[in-house]
Amino acid sequence: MEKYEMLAELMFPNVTDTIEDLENRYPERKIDGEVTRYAPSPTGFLHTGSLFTTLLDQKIAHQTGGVFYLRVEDTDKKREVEGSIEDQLKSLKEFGIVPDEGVVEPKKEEGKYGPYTQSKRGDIYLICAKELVKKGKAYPCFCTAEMLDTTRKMQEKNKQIPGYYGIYARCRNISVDEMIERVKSGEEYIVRFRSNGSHLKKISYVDKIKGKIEIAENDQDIVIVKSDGLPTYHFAHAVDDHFMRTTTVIRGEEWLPSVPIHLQLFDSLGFERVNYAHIPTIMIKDGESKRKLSKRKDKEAAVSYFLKAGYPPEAIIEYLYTIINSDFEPWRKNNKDKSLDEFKLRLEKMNSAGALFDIMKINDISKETISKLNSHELFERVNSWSEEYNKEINDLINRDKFYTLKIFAIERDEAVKIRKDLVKFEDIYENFSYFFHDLYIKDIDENGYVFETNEKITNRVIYEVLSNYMNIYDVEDDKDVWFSKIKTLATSLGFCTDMKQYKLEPDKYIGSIADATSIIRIAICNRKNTPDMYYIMKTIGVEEIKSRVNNVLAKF
RNA sequence: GGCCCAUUGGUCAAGCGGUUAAGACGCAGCCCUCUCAAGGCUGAAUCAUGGGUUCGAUUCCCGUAUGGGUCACCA
Repeated sequence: MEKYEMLAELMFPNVTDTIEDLENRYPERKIDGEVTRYAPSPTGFLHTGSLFTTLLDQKIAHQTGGVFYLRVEDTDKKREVEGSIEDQLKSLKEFGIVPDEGVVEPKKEEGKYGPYTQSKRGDIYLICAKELVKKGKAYPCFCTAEMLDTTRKMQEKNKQIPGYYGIYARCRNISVDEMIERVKSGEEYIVRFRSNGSHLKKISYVDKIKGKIEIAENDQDIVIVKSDGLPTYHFAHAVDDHFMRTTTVIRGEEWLPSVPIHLQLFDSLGFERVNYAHIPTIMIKDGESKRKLSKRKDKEAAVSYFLKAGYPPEAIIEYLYTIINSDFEPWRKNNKDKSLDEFKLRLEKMNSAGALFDIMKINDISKETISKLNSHELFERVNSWSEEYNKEINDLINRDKFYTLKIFAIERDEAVKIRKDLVKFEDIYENFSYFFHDLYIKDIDENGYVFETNEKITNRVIYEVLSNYMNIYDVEDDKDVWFSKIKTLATSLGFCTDMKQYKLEPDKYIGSIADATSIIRIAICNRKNTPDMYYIMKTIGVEEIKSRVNNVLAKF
């Protein structure tokens, strides 16, 4: 033992604290609730899967009166992307996810268990590594990358399990004296964990989501401290989650195979094990098969896609809940207006198979969400969204706020049946641009009118409908009067005003009332489908209507 | 390839030894209707497969197939 201590001193001359000191520095939390964390690496944008994870983290912590914190895992300096954490934090915030502790804002840490950025915790990892060396549970490894590479190739060729273990763990078997000598001589090394496991033996643990898991012990002498002095993920996880007093680690199921390593590390360090909850991967359909949502191929993989398109964040959250927990949808059906906070999430009820990402369902939920907004709320939402994501729409709705509000109010405010045709805020341009004179003109210049003629409904009929309509239109009319006037006009021109009747004997008429109104609709909106024409006309105003109709007339 | 995880309609899914196998999205049809969206009603569509255990398996066990994950000084 004496020798291991010498070795440890030699390897970590500047480390004077012990694990005992750390235990005192980071005492157990005096709360009953769950302590969870989101531990992003600064390597890119916020992935949809990560949003899913953080949603769970926050929910589990908050519903038990616990703490949800954020820790930055920046131990891979090579892959680091500038601004990544800032970006992720910002995206999370838009979805209403703000950590209670840790890195709560860009460059701002809060809490007593910090620092919450791994690159600033170097001393802590070294204290733990030193302790392990002292106990003979870790050792310096002098193997070069090339040596590792050749043994790996040899192992693969011989169909052996690849890795650093048993007889292939060259440095684990050299004598302590030699280790001391080589460290003294300044030879470069990394630190490896001395595994006491065997892949022939199985360990079992109970996953909060997956249930009982049986898996082979780890027998690999994994690296715990890299040549740059920073810890590997495995080591940092054990150390950080222990000293930050995490109770449940919620992470993607790609981590499941490394649980044996983690358990071993916790045990060797003398730490109490944390609970694990491994969540299934969100998949996406790719042709006939399904696969993991890919950052490269799938635009939906980045949550920014939804933000940019103007999906209300709460709609995405709502959708995520439907795949998070199997009893969410029934609950929602019975609790339509309740806050998500009131829903009790149970990890055990989570499906352990990977869910397919279903954009159709998101669209449906989003549509529903937007339909609940009144015109003023819609305006505020679209305004703040477009300020950041869509300048064109922002300019458009702010040309004349009063006018925009009138447009938004159509079939929305005080409507018996609220219109549900906006899936995302981005759709506003497509749905409402014809309300604006210049955009209406632009549309016609670029695409022409969308009138459709046939043997019966000829250009002449279109002309008749429109020219007559201008004579009878009166903004003061209420809806019934307005429509009965159209009926009278249509009848006089040979249209049938009763849809049922028309369906029975279409040959007797030149068209239905629907065909007649369609002509008016196209003249005014150049769209085949629009909301209620009565309200559209009231909103657009007589002068503009006249101008548009006359424009059509002039061309026929 | 080794190991691990999974498998109920096209998708998300209830189910936890005996059910006409819920519900939602989507799809089809009908109704309503000035178009569309919505809404209402109806419908088509599911327990991967082979063995067990059991009076009885979607449900429990084993094998097979399929899909996914993982085997770094990346997380």
